[in-house]
Amino acid sequence: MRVATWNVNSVKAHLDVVARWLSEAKPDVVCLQEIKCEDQNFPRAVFEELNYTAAVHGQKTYNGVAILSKFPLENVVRRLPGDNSDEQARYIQATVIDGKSNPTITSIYLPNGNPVNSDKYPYKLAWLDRLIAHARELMKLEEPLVLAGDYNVIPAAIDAKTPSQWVNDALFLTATRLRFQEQAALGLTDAFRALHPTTASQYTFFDYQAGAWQRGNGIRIDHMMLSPQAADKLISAQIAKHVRGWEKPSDHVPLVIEI
DNA sequence: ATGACATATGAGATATGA
Repeated sequence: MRVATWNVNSVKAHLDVVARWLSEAKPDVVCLQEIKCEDQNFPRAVFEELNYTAAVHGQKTYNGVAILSKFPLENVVRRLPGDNSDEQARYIQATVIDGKSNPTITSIYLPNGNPVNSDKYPYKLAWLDRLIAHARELMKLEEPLVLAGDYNVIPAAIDAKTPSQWVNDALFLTATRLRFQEQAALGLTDAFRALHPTTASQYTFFDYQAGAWQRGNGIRIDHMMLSPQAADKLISAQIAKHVRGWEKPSDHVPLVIEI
């Protein structure tokens, strides 16, 4: 099974690019973030035409996540447990019924957290704590689990072209990275880094500004975290970098694993 | 340095992003 995660920065604004990549790469499951539309406006018909069913947790203007799948989706969970007052649509989880391992797959859109001296940073840290708590529960099932999404976390200096640019940023602050490490310490494997332990210059985000793409000035912030039962099946992990060079792209590119 | 760029809303300017 090939599973992708992609922050599309508005599914409607970038629908052509999204459909083009689906037609080219033909992933079985795609976790989308920042769809920026309500459920009823999700372009479901376009994806059905490409043989995908969709589970959607949308929101107007901001955030919004979805899972596209060529296999049936069951046990859909919307919202990350742990704070009923959190109205932001940043989490959806489903069981993918492929008739074999039936993995649980999530689409996560972790808060950015900037500026760090605002209430946005504590919200990010609290959200990470909730994610860790939920991941701890899911790990107890001892089943194939793929925690995929836009984590808005640069795990280490190797994951940025110019780390010095990020030292005081919510994506790279020590408290952020410590929580990412805490999540990994539950026994989760960073799929891309596990298969490419020393690879730099492979990034999933390139800012629209200052010619970041042309300069190769990117960061690796989209991740697939695998339970042992999923990591055992891991065959490949690739960043579809070329998509960033297409006309009217998202600022993120897809990350694809085969399990 | 709050800017560059881009998106959504809504019809101008503002909030958000990373």
